[in-house]
Amino acid sequence: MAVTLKDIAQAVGKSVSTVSSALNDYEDVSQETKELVRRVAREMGYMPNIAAQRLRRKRTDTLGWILPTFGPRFSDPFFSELLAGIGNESALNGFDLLVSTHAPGPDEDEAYRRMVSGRRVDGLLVVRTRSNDLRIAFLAEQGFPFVAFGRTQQDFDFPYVDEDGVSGMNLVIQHLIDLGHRRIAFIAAPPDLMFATYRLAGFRGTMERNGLPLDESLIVLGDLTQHTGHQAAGELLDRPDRPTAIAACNDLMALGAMAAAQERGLIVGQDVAITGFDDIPLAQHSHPALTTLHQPIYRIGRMICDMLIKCIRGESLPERHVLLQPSLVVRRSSGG
Amino acid sequence: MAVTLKDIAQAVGKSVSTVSSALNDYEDVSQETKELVRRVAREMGYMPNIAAQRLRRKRTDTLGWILPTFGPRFSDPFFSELLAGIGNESALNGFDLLVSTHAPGPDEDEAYRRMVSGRRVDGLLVVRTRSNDLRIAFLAEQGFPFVAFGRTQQDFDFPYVDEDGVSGMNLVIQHLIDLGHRRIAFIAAPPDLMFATYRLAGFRGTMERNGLPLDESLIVLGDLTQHTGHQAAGELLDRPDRPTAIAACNDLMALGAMAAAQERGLIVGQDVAITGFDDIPLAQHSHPALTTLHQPIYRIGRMICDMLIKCIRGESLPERHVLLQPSLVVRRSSGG
DNA sequence: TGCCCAAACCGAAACGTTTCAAATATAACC
DNA sequence: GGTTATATTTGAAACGTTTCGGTTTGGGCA
Repeated sequence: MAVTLKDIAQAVGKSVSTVSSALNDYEDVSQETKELVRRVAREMGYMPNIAAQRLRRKRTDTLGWILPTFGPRFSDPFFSELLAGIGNESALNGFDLLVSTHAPGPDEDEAYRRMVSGRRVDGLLVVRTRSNDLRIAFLAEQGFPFVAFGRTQQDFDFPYVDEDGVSGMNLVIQHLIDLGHRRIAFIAAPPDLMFATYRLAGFRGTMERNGLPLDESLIVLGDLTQHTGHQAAGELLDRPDRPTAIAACNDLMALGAMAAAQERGLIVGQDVAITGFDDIPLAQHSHPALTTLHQPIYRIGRMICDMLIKCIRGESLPERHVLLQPSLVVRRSSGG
Repeated sequence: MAVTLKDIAQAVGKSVSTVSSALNDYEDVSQETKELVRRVAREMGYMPNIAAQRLRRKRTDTLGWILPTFGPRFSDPFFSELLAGIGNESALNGFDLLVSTHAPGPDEDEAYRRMVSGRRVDGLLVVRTRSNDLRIAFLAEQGFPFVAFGRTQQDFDFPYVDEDGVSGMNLVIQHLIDLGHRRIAFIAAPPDLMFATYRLAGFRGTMERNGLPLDESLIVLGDLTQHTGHQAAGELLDRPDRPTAIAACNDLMALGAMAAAQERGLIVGQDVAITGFDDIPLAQHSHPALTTLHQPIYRIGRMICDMLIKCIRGESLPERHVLLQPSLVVRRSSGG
């Protein structure tokens, strides 16, 4: 049987409440009692029963994260790095992390409801926001603490961290234009995803600002996986009037696009320029290495986690809305 | 305030215990009462307080998984796919998943102790087992339910799923030999990792069985990331007597190795053959596509999760030890 | 009418904490 | 020695369930 406060109380000959107070370092317990209690607790291998603590304290010291998984072969290095950041930061603050997986869709809010109403967690992390995001609407209406990675178009004020996709895409498209490219294709992502919208807007804006014609047929849609990047780039490159550069909405699709180009005997960075967005570790070690926009993924994980914990604790946030500027990392794939 | 059993009891004019029994579908509650209670509960938006349930029931309906993270830029597509499998299977069974991150090392058992002694979870998942694995020793000694992905050299009997690394590596090395390769290099992984040991043993065994000399200097050590795969392959390929084929212990290192070869102007699959192990989605879409050994990662996630839940429920396992046979996927990188 | 039985329901204890008002011990002062 | 103030300690309630022994209700039967 596990050792409880009662057992310790018996062992030291004090009451349960004194033992509890001693372990929680309350003021009104004498120093020697505290030391005695703590020593005995350690010796007996005491570990508080967290279910009881949670029931009494009315908080769980647990954060929730529902991963949007697309299909069974969900394999995105972006998320594992984010998870590392979130996991480490929450552990540092003594919070547990409850992870759940759910495909985006109509019954998604059920997973959120379960977390919120069952009081499983004190706050939630929301990632990959959508323009009209039901999850955010739900949480905001409930007044439940949450922090998002990404913005939305809805009229809710909530704390978030986001990267500036518009100016990020500006940087890389301008880079391509400066290298002399005129026919630049874009592998877009589902437009309900907020970051996809921003990145596409960045692409359009930069083309326009440079007075370049925008051939809509050069904008093709992918789903963020290498697979569709591969397909999309294949279609683009098989056209008689093929583009000289392809900017992908994320690194994974860019890597797929590179493979498609290479299968066609094209030398990436020479015959065709290809760029990504995110700077996942793979980008650095592909061949040729991928020109992309760097985001501090691990640090973002820690940031949103830290912000959420501050919210839960009722502390004020120094910055409620953080917009990070991605930095351009020029590597060989753009021929720069 | 959240609605409790008491509120429902008041609303339907019955006692708390009757309401509880009704919601748990006990025998001695009349059908009409059950229906009434359930309807009212739904209408009032009742959600059980899980902290109270856990305290009373003495179980958490939660599984724990401590991810071994190596450094902040932890980014392994293998794990995100495993997570998808584990997450989906546990959700299907009504279990929560508590994820924690911890670098492998001496204070790792503290994370396990926290989960176990704090009664945070009913069972644990252990992945990436080591030959002398303190985590497994700890859990086995505590008699705490757990299922491992991977075996160990210790003398404990515990349920596990593993892939047969020896015969997997046999397949791919034999494949290379059949293609005429004689000087085959191997990018190994830290030998304390069980799967690394098996895969290396598979390499050695196949070379020996084919009567090929084993040049120990052709076995170099990596840490499973593309980065070290890249480095290791670089060293190998810069030797005057460079190998004609490189087998990597995992896909990520193989991808790094491919980049190293390509940087040196070598055509992978022609000038040098390169193979991996795991068949992560990236393997299919690299250029050239990577010859590797397929493992059903998602399914493995579901399997270990399902086994763990059975253990917790006290059900017997149809198979306590599962050894999966990886299948060879020949693609272009081996020139096959 | 009286008795028995099953079905349906209920009260109270228990799970292991935390918290707060109240009680006790200790010290300080006149 | 009595009074007051302060430092410790304590008992009991509370958190929201589940569970179990016990009570009520009403019907069937002699």
